[in-house]
Amino acid sequence: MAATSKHLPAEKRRQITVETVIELAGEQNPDEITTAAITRRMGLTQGALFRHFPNKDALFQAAMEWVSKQLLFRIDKAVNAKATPLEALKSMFMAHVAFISEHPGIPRMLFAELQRAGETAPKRMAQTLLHHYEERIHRLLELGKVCGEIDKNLDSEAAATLFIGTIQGLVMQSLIAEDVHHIQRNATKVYTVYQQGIRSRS
Amino acid sequence: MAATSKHLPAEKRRQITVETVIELAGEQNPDEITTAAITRRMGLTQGALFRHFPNKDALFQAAMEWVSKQLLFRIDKAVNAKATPLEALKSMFMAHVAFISEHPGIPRMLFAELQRAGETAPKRMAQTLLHHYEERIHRLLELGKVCGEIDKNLDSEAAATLFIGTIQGLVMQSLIAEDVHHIQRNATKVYTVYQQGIRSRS
DNA sequence: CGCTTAAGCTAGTAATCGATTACTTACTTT
DNA sequence: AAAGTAAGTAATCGATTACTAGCTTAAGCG
Repeated sequence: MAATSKHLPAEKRRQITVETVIELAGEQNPDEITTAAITRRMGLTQGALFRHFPNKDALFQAAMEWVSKQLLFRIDKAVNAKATPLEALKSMFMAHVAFISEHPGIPRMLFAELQRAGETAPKRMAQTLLHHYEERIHRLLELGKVCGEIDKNLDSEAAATLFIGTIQGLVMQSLIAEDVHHIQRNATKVYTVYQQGIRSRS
Repeated sequence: MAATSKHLPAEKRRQITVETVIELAGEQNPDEITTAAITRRMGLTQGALFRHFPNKDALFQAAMEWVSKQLLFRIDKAVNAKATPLEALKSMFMAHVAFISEHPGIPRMLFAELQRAGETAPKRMAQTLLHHYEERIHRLLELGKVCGEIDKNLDSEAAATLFIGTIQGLVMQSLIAEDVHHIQRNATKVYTVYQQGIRSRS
């Protein structure tokens, strides 16, 4: 919240604009974020936004791009820090939870983009992000089967769907309770149930 | 799609309007459904809508009310048809899946309402619906613990969150694949993983 | 210091949306 | 069949929105 001065260099301003969009998405429906609301939050007037983005769609695309890079970077870092697939998977889950706890607008933006009607650039970006995400889960699950941590009869695709659903379930709960911190508090408990579902029988 | 004539009695028209909203929600972002689009689908002019609903919010509230009643009715029916808690829980899941397969707009409307900013009537209705839904899951889980089908150490609240997440995961997949039938096809496989997570250890 | 120019401001436009209103059509009642 | 009512039409209004054009300011450099 450090009161950044006006007249920022273009690249810096673009970055801050993207962050502002994600910040606003945590407070309201992403579809209802207006260009006026974005610039108001930045302390600028509405027209200033179009100095840096050709249109609103390009701004949202830039936001989705930032989300993609950040999320994949952070889960990859979490995975590499762990030795076994089962540990890595949990670490990946917690990294994701930490990320969306810092930026509650992100799951909402993702879902809003996926709900879009036509074929927009940010929507495709959301689809490919989740595709890459699933690949990483799938890979870890297969690895876990090999080293005996994960049930060999497990359907990896179904388990990957449920992994994402586990996070979505937490997001739903936080929306119902209207409490952002709900996710962080209950993540471990819910993941424990998920893990029980994929583990090899003891 | 039976070409219903114009000049319907008010109650019938209200019912059809609600169904049209849910139909449109399956094709586009619920927030972007305009009063013009609704009446166009019904073969009426835009103004006609306001003969039957005081405003758009009231229409969406009526739609959420229809969803609540239908969903709770159908899952209750599914639960009562089964003998054991574990069977009942699966039956409940499959009933929910069948319901949203018939009406793909429903999970999208629910999520869209939950994402709303302020305090609207349809939003509150979505919250209470999910609250009642969770209660039913919770009850079945506790019952399952008593008769030994479900792990006694299971955190019922976490498991209820994951139950809803399981469905949300399927919905996400169908949005990524842009295929409504994806849910129906993969429901059993994903539920199998969930069930493994709550079952008592053999 | 003064020039350049990127960044921001002011003040619009056109399009869209929810809602209202005066009027018309279709059905019901007596 | 006349009278009354319910349902739909067509036009329009005010508000909001993304986007634009022209002007102003401040940062950076020689």
